[in-house]
Amino acid sequence: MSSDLTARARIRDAAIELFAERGIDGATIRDIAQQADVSSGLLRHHFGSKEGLRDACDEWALNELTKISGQFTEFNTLDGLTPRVQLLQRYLIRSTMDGSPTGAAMFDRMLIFGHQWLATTNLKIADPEAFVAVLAVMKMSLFTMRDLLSRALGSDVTEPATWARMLQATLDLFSQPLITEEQALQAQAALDRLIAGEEAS
Amino acid sequence: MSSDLTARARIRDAAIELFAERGIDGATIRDIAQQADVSSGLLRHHFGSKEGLRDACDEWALNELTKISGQFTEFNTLDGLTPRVQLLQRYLIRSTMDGSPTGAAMFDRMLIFGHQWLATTNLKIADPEAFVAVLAVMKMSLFTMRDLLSRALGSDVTEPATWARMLQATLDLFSQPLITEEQALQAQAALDRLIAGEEAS
DNA sequence: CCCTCGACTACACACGCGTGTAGTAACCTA
DNA sequence: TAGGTTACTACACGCGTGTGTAGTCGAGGG
Repeated sequence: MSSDLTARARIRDAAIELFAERGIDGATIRDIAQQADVSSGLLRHHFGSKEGLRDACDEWALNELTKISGQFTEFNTLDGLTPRVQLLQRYLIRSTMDGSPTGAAMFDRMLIFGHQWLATTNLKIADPEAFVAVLAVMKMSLFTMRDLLSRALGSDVTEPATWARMLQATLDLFSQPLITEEQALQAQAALDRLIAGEEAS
Repeated sequence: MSSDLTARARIRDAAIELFAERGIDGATIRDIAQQADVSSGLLRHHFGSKEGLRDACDEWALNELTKISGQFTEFNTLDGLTPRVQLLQRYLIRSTMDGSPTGAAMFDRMLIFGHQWLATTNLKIADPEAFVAVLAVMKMSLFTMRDLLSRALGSDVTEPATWARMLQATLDLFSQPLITEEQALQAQAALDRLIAGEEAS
């Protein structure tokens, strides 16, 4: 993000930062231009419109991310430790939630990788679609709710050390059952009852 | 949400629906007033400002939710099945992510309940704060990423049947380890290496 | 009957937004 | 050196926003 870059690149970097921070609608053209140290007209000159800028950011972030680590979409990955990679992921997920088609495509890719991963295990899942989707969404939540997590942990999760704490937590979460077998059976029975009641009505 | 309510109540209901749907900034005073079938001035008359309306919605949603089910903040709960409860939860979480203090308080309560739950188990967690925070955030993600989930499942998660599929998935997720012991040890070693490398630098 | 007060509306204001336009400086090519 | 394309800026426009203000309607109490 240093200033010896092209103006176009500076605008792109500033946009990714502010879009990730405040959301697509929350970040204004003028703020982005100011952060990039250019006029707002130049932004328009290079990217045509705010939508054009967002598209360019989507494409660039996705390319950059796959370039850095092809494992981005896999589960239990330990990358994303560097602030830069974290920012790119955070931007892309934010853009996804604000209705970007590129983001939706990324999510679909995460689902595909999820299914591939599931196939390598010998887990018996009755509803793989739901299982993989829930897992993908939960992984994304570590980025979308960054502020809440930072507040709860008392330190910004952008800090590699804090991020490592979260990775440790997810590892704990995925490496052991959280509820006992009896609890699971009990919950399953309750759920079955609910589903049956729903179908009956 | 029928129209035989007080105008004030109709405004509140409309606000919760539109705030949850489009976010706090995304929903305009005029849209809310129109949905409630009143003038935008009446909204101001009753709630003072948009911020006042949001505060009123926060408080009302939290009260209503704790009234309906005191288990709201617990883990692995099977409630939230009715569209009404789901809407209230979705609104509150949305408001939380848009910086509401009431929402932050709710999140803190979720953390407390999380720690209480953790104490009843005999799980050995090195970093309970991080573990509980990650768990809370992941649970919330089922609401924040509703659109993505609906798209992946091919049906709106507000449908009780679809919601039940997600509950089933979370039950599957929490009742068994997702990775083998060897994989866990391997990941742990990699994580330890990363942490050590971080401290060294 | 009148007076008051709360529910409710219509309308105007200031502001910030994305966008459009005109113009300037720099640089490359012939 | 002349001409044209590109990088870049300053500034104005229209629109939607939250907010402010004046006024209407109707019920309740002296």
